[in-house]
Amino acid sequence: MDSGRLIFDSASSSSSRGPLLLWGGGNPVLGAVSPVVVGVAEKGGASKRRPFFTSPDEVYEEYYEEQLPEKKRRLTSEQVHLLERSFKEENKLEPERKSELAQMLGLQPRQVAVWFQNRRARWKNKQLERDFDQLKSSYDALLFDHDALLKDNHRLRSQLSTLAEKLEEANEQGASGVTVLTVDDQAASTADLTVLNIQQKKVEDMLSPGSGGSAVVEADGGHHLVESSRESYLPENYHCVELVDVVGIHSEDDMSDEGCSYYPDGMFTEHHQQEEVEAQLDWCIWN
DNA sequence: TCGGTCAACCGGCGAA
DNA sequence: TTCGCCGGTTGACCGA
Repeated sequence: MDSGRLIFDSASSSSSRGPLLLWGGGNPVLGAVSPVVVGVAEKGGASKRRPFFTSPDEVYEEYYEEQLPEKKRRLTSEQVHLLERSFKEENKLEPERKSELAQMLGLQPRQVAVWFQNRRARWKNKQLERDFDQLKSSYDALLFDHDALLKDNHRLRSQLSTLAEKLEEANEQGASGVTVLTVDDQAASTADLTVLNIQQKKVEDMLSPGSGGSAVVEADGGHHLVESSRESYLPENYHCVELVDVVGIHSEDDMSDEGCSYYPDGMFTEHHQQEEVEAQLDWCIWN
């Protein structure tokens, strides 16, 4: 476990942990270990440049000459390159591979293990950065969509207000046989707006000369119902209700589709009874 | 001089 | 108990 632990505290260092020499094999001085000093790698520029690794003899020569133990040095580019290649193959380090790499690189197995640990930590940080960037991109995209939806919502609400005013005006004009109801809160949704548009269209059709019998009517509880001879006016999942019996607008039952009642979700009643229609009014159309 | 990078260490934890 | 890994930290090095 302790293989590779540094054994010398720097004479000049204030660090409590500041061991500055790496040990390798036997040490003639200390008996058990010998320091392998790592020298300046490819960078440097310091006046005391030396090869990355120095033999113990040279180390002690210099050490005793200068009374200053070496400080930790960076690995050479060749060592890093080989370590990187090995890391790419497998980011975990088996004991055999550790020894092998250490021998190949002239490093202590402990150094190789430490390098892999640090490399994994760096990789993890990079991965976190990548994940963060990805999440941020997703967030930005969602934010953009959200803003667009908000604007759309605002636009539709404005449209809704305009339509409500028009409906109110149409109400006041008192179209014969038809009552146009006011807008309630339920009409705030986009789907409601769609129906409202349909209603507007129908009102316009109805008020125009030669309109063909479609009507917007007021049902109890402020619900809005569309009486239509053409289901195609309605959006998907919305169906036409014949309201003749309910509001007293009669149409000829010619046994065509116009005489049928259509309800959401596939509910279908042909030639309905008035009670039946009234019972369905609450959830029809605006549900 | 300062901030970033990197080798190395420490303490904790889990597996064998 | 040993061993290896991980997160956090330290200190040397280096470029701006």
